Amino acid sequence: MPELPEVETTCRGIAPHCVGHRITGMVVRQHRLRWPIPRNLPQQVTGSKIHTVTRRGKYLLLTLDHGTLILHLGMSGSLRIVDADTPADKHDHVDIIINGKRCLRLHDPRRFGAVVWTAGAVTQHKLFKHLGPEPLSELFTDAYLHERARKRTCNIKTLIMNANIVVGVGNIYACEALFMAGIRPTLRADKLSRPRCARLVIAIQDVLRQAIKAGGTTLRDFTDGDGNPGYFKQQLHVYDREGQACHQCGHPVKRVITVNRSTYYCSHCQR
DNA sequence: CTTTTGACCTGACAGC
DNA sequence: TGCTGTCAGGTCAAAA
Repeated sequence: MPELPEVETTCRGIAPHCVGHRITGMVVRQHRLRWPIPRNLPQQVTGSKIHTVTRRGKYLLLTLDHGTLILHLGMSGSLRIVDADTPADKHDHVDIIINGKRCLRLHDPRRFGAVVWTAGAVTQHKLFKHLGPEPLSELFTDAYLHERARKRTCNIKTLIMNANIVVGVGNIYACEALFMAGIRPTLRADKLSRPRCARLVIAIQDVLRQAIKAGGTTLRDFTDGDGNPGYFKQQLHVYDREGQACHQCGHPVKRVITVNRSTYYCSHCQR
């Protein structure tokens, strides 16, 4: 479910309830997520203070006294702040109890999410070492994208969804950004001119910023830290709109499969 | 090295 | 009602 705007929305929602507070317990009801949660993790984190809550790509990072808790929401995950005595629902796999009275609760039906602990520097962690720049940072420029695309034969949509190139861009926002930039998703990456790279960088940044402003996109089940959906779905131009009229030209939106993912575009507006 | 494919899971929905 | 097949916001590891 969650791409960068949804993770950012979650991050902003939970941070005020976490930062500066102490973890007084952790309950793991289901250890089998993307990677098994270590049996001794609750004892590792209990008693620690939460110093910061930040986002890197689609990962959430909770820095504690002696290390960092890395959370990922996978396809169907969400995090909420609830009272500690709220009965757990189906798929409520992990609770991080805060000050004994509230808890940060991970809900994830498909279990593609993850809870990972690292005592070392996060930037050196296997999962983070090779990540590309944040798309909303000054490091993500037309020059950078053009350089990384220059020798690639994969299609441009696959390239911008590659976290080693740029983080946070998933299936929805890749489709939307390519529409906004007027670029066909199936175009070979090495065929993209420098000016078109510039358009694409701007489009990615615009769509992510607008989606963050709307609290993310709720297609099925995304909710923020307080349980509310995101409202960006109403602003989608192509994603999940197969056969419907293009908002710019009226031609029906097409759907094709690339690398096993549905890809939506307007064959008239995108070349 | 890059690119492609399979794998991991549950649930919703369409069609029979 | 209930079965089967398809699809879904991600991404890692192995194969090609």
